[in-house]
Order: sequence, then structure tokens, then C-alpha cells
Amino acid sequence: MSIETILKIKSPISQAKRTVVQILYAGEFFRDQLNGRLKPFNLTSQQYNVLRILRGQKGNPATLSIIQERMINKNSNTTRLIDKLVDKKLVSRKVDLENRRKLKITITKKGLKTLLNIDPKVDDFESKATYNLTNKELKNLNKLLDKLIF
Amino acid sequence: MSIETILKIKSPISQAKRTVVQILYAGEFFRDQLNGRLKPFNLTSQQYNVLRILRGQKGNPATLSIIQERMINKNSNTTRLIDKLVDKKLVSRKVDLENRRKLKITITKKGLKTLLNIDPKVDDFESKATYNLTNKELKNLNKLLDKLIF
DNA sequence: ATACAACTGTTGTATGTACAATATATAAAA
DNA sequence: TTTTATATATTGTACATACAACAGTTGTAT
Repeated sequence: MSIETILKIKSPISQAKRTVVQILYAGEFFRDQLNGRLKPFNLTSQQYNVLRILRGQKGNPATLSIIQERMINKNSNTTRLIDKLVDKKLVSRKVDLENRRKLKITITKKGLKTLLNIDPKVDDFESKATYNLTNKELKNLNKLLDKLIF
Repeated sequence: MSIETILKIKSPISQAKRTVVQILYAGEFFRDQLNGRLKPFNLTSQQYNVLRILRGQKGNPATLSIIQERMINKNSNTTRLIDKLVDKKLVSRKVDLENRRKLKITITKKGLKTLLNIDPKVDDFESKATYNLTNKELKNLNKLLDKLIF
């Protein structure tokens, strides 16, 4: 099904405009899908993203700014996002005594356990989302997307 | 610059995961870029999207549900979104006397004029965003994105 | 040592998003 | 005709996003 059919676009559009619309649409769609799968765990896609980043630190604490630069959505209010995760005891936060401007943020055992439960749901989404494409096509798509994100 | 570099991803990931991350990232990036360009006009990308849909109606009034199904982001609260546009006098809204459940929503002259001012800014973004790709690559990318959006 | 600049994070506020509950109008069924 | 179902839009509420202003901490230059 083409984006024109989905959005009932009647007039022909340029390839560039089509790409922009498709990326915007696919981005929203993917985010909604992910949020739906994360809802039973009471997490948003941004919160999940942060947990993933912290797991990737393999024990090393991260600061707010490190988290921020690695987040898919840079516009989140990371302070308040971390607040939520701390409330849920998925993340711990303390001031860095070496440099009291910084925070030392780590994922807790409960956070890691939660991620283990979520992983298969996300994997499932990823494989469903890319089901129509062969691995070769995916590689090709990724190469083109690399070029798009300058 | 690869998505791994941008997001400082260290471990290798599958092509499927890479596609999902790239789409999510590109979607957020595009939306932010668009919002930035729309800000001087005091519009969000969703509001702009609605104005575009209404212009596409070529005079025919649209109902809320028509607008909703054509919007890139289906989750918007369309009632309140239209409220804003009506407040700004970019859109007019009246109940359909044939079927009083429905609304007749049209873009005003001021709305059309605003769009004409915005068009070049958006065109500029679209061409910058796709600058690194040839037209052939864009076509190819769009074909792959078609397959992705099932 | 003091002043100034840069870094890091927090808070305030307006707006947008998500989603369920509700209201009202029309259509269909009994 | 009355009841029930469906269509269409609105409202309420909790939460998230955007972004500017602020505050405290450390680094640098004089």
C-alpha cells in the first residue's frame, strides 16, 4: 500500500517530498507501535530508549548529557524523564562527588530485569516491521538512510 | 555520518534493528526541522499538515474524520487542533446542516495566503534533506519505504 | 584571589499527545 | 415508535514535549 493510498494524497508529488512524507509517517507509525508494546510495562519509547542506553554502559554510570546526546529524541526533558524512572526504581541517580555538577545515573537490577522482559516484544516488532524486505533490501535501505541523515 | 556515530552505539546491531532506529531517528529529526521552520509562522507541523490537507480539498469542506485519516500523525486531538486554527482565522468550521454530527471545515483565504508563504521554506527543507541522494536513489529509497509501510 | 565564562542540570510554563469517557445525532432494528 | 446501535465529535485528565530562564559548580584569566 502506497503512502498516497494511506494518506489519500491525490496530486502527484516529487520524489523528495515523497521521501519526507514517508519518513515522517513511518517514524510516527513505528513510535506508536513501540509505545503500544511498551505500555504493558508502563514505559514510553523515550524511557525505554534511556534504559537501553544505560544498559549499554555496562555498569559505567552515565551523566544526563551523555544520555541526552544518545537519545533518539533529543527534545525530551531528560531530568523529568529520569525522575520517572527513578520513581519506578528502574534507575538510580546520585551526584558525582568528583564534579558536583554531574549526575551518576545507572540502571538498577530491576531495570535490567524489565528490559529482559521487553526485549522479545521489541525484537518481534522489529522483525514484523521489516518482514516485507529481504536482508539485502534492508542493507540497501539502511545505506540510503545513512545518506539521508547528514 | 552513520547512525552508530550519531547515537554513539558501540555494539553491532542487526539490519532490522538498524532500520527501525534510523527511521525513528530520521522521523524525529525531520519533524524537529519542520517545526523549526514553521515556528516563525506560529504553526506546528501537525497544524501545517491540516492546512495542507484542507488546501488539497480544493474548496470542498472536510469533516474532522476526513482530516484525521489523512493526517501523518493520527494521534493528534483533531478537535483542539482545529480550535487553534480557527482562533488564528486560518480555518473556518461550521456544522453540516444535512448531518448535524458532521463539521464542515474549510481553509480561509488567510490560511491559503499563509501556506503560500510557508511553501518555499518547506520546499527548501525537502531539497536540503534529500540533497545527498540522486533522483534515482530517492526513487529507490521510496520504493523500499513503500515496502516497509505495510 | 576575584571575576567572568562555561558546564551541567533544574524549573517554569505553554502547548501537544494519548487515550478513555462522554455527548449528541442519525440509522437500523424490534 | 421506541429501543438499540453506529457515527461523529468533544471533553477530561494524565503525561510528554518544547524551549527559555534560572541556579549552582567548576574552570580560566587577570
